[in-house]
Amino acid sequence: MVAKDYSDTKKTIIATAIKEIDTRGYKELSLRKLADSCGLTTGAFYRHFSSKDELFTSLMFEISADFIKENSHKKENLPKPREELLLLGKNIFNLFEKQGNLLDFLFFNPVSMTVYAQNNKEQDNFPLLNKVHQLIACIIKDESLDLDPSETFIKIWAFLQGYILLVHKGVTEFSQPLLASTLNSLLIKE
Amino acid sequence: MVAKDYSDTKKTIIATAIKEIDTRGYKELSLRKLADSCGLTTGAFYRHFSSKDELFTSLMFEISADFIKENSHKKENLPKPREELLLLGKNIFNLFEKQGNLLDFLFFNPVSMTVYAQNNKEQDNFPLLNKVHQLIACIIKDESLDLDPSETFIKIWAFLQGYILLVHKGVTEFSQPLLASTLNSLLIKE
DNA sequence: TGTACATCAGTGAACGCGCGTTCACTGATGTAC
DNA sequence: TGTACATCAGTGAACGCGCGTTCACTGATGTAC
Repeated sequence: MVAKDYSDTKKTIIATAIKEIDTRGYKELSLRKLADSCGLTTGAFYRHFSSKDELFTSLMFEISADFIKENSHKKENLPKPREELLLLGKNIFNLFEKQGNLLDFLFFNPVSMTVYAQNNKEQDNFPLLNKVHQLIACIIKDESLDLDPSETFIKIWAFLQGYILLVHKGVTEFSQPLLASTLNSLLIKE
Repeated sequence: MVAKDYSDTKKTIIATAIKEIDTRGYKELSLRKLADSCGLTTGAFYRHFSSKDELFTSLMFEISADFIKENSHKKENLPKPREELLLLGKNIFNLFEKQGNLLDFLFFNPVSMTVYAQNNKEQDNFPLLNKVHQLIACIIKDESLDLDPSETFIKIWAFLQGYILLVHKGVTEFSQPLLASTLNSLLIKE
């Protein structure tokens, strides 16, 4: 589940970090604990990453790429973009029910906003973000909606982000109909 | 701008904390720095608050109550609920443009989610939250919309929260039309 | 009016902790001759 | 085949820091007689 051109130790660090974050939340992850869980020392960590931020950036990429890979569709039964977006949203929350800490990390870790802000579509820095961007653009085009793609993306991303936070912190429970009706509301001709 | 039944020192601590958070962000606020800015020591702080969390809870109340007070309308020219909600949203972002750190604190500080989750309408713990709740309920009733008030509140709150985060972190710039069109989309008969 | 005492906001140093990061060193492995 | 050397992942202790919180103590003020 990890990019192939990393050394074994680097793969171990990434995989262990993801596991630890999933179990305890990213705020609990210190480099000492992480190194310990890997059977390493903090010094060794710095052979593979130049800083904790760099690790976090790698983790975001890995988690997001894995998620997209697991949620890609075979060409023969590709759903319509609108359905695909809904399915993607639904699956984000499916992942959530079992791995809330992972989603919390993906959206709210200290470097996530930097990554989002820097995002270039061409560079494919953050696959999940690009996928959502793409799908929205497709929906608008296919259904000839009179919407601005960037603006619509912001609306949807903002809602998803806020909703994830509310669900993760236990303010409300996840509701699939609520998700569906919100996405549809935001993708209707004004 | 601070509740009256506090001692002068307690008022000073609250006012200074708000100012410091506004200037530097809540993550930079340590009790040492705060005490120092108040011309006090950390020991004195604990005469007035039992913990940093208690301070944060008080701050949330103060900021939120001030905001509602400043944005209340005279009875003679009370706008319609839908317009009032829009105006409230707009003013949240007005506050934002000059005091983004304050809004960041209000929505994302370590105790905020606890406060939101505990919220009882009767207790008026967090005035801003209650106001939004109220307005949504009014709109649905007045306009006879076929919407569930709690569900609609969650949608709007989630969007607001996510949008605040995106704007605060510099991922996007605030756009009033975007806010208005989103609120309207979420308050339309399905 | 003067003395003894209680109250309590505030002091300031310390406790105990965890953090990200650095660095001189080790020791296994591979290579060159 | 044996020796000298380079490489480099990994060690482990330390650096330097900031944090929330505690606590014995101070000293100004108000009260009682």
